[in-house]
Amino acid sequence: MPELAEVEYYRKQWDPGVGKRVKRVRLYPQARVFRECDTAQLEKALTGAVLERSFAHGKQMLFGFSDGGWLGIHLGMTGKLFTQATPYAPDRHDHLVLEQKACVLVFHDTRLFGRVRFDLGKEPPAWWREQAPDLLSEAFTPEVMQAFLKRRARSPLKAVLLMQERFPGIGNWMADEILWRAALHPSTPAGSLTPRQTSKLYTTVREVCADALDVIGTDWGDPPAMWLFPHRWEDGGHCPKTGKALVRETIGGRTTCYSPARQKLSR
DNA sequence: CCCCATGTTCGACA
DNA sequence: GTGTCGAACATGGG
Repeated sequence: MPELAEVEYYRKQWDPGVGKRVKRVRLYPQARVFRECDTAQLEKALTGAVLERSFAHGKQMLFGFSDGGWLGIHLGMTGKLFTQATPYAPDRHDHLVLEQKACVLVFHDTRLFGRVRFDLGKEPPAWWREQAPDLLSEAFTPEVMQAFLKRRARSPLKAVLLMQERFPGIGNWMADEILWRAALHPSTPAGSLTPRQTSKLYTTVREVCADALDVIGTDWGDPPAMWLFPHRWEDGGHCPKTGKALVRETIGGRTTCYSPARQKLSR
C-alpha cells in the first residue's frame, strides 16, 4: 500500500515509543528485509537506546536513536508499522520488534519486499541525505520538474512520475490520480507537454501530495468520491468528472487506470 | 489451477 | 546514455 501519505501515516504509528528506551530487540536475521543490514550491529546498538525522533521522506522512513543509531525502513509493497501493548507475541510476518517498557514497536511485512537499514553516526546516513527534494518543498521547482521531463522526453508520463529519483513518494495510485486531475493521458511522452500542461502537471503533483497527506497521512481517512482513487479498482468504474467509463491498461509496466473521455492523447 | 497486487532491481536488448 | 520488457523477489486474496 505505501506511498507518500501512507508512509507518513505509518511513521506516526511509532510515536508512542518516542522518548522511550528500547529494552530488547527481537529480529530474524534471515528475513529478506534485512538483506542490506548488519543485524548484529543493529541489535547491539539499539538495545538500551532511546528512540528520539522520526522522519518520512517519499517512501522512506528514518528513526533516530540516542548514541547515533539510525534505523531506515522502506515498506515495500505490504509493509506496515504499528505499536502494541506489552506483552506481545510476534506474528510470523513481524520481522523487527523493539520492546519497550509499555509497548512494542513492530515492523510487519508479508511479502518481504520491504527493507531495513541501519547506520551509526552523528548525522543521518548518506543514503538519506542524498534523496531527491520533497515534492512539497521549495526545492521541487517547476524548473527542476521540467528539466527531468526533458531528460525523459520519450518515456510515458506514467513511467516518469513513478521515478523516485525525482518524484519521491509517488506510487501507482498517486500517479494515476495526478494524471487524471491534470487531464493528461498516461502514455503522453514526457517531453511533449505544452507550457500550460507542464504548469498544470506541476501544480497537480503538489496538490495530490497535499490532499493525500491531509486525508490519508493524518488518520487514514477514506478518499473522497470526487477523487479517482475510490473508483480505480471498481469493475465498470466511472470517471467522477465525466461519468464515462474508466479503463485499465498496462502503461510504464504498471496497471494504469484513466478516463479516456478526459485524458486524451494529443499528437 | 488461474490471475492479480499502492515496489524495486537487474539483465537482455534495441 | 535512453528506453522497454520480462523476470525475480514472496505471500495472500479472489
